[in-house]
Amino acid sequence: MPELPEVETIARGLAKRVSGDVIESVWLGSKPEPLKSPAAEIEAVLQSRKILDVHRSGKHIVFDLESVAEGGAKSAQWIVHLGMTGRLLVCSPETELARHTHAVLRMASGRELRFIDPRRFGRLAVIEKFAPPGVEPLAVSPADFAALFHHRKTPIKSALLNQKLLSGVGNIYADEALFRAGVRPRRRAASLTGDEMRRLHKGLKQVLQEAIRLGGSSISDYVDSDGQEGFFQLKHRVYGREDEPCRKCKSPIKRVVIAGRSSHYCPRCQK
DNA sequence: ACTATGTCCTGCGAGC
DNA sequence: TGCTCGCAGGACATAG
Repeated sequence: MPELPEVETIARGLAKRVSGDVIESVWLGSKPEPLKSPAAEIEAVLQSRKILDVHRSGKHIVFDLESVAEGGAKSAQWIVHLGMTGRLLVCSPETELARHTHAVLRMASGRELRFIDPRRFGRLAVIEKFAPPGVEPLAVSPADFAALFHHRKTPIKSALLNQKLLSGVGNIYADEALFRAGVRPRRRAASLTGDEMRRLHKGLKQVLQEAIRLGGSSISDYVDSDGQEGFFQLKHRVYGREDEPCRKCKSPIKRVVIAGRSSHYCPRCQK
């Protein structure tokens, strides 16, 4: 479901609401599917930990934990990947348990932090120190950005989605960044000129930052940890706009499938 | 090493 | 109304 701007929005909301709170008890659903670490390990690590901070790394939500027990100052991190449909909800214990709730953390403040994920593509893990596989699109320099794609024969769209290269770019923002750069999604990554690479880097950063400002894109059911919808879907220039007129030139937006993913572009504005 | 494809899941809306 | 189909914001394993 969520890409970088949505995960950023969720992490910021969670940081405000649960930082400083202590995890008193942990319940994990019977289906072990959404786990990347063994259930027993997740329970052991989360139990009696204070949440120092919550932040985003790529599409991962990272909870910085500190042991509450005396002498046990060992730090750890709880990593949540929301997959397509994952949600983290802060609520009171009285709130009815939603279908597909896979984890419930009871907090010292009396509230609960719940992980809900119908499609079960999300993952939970505990680790000492999380390191994302790719570079942060908002932090990478133009030169390093271009170097990521230099020898790739795969379509630039697929390369943008490759989390080992860039962490956090998903289907919406890949399409939107390519539109801003004036580059068609099927172009071989290595075929982009220096100028196109610079435009793509700039366009990607801009679209991600604007989306974060608007709280992400709400399509179907995305909401942040407060239940608030994002508004960036109103600003989409190509994503989800098949056959609608290009906002720049009025040509109908095209939709094609690249590596199994819907890809939207303007045949006139993008070369 | 890189690339293309299929698969994991459930839910929803379109179309019949 | 009710059914089937296609599609969905992600990431992996596998095969070539």
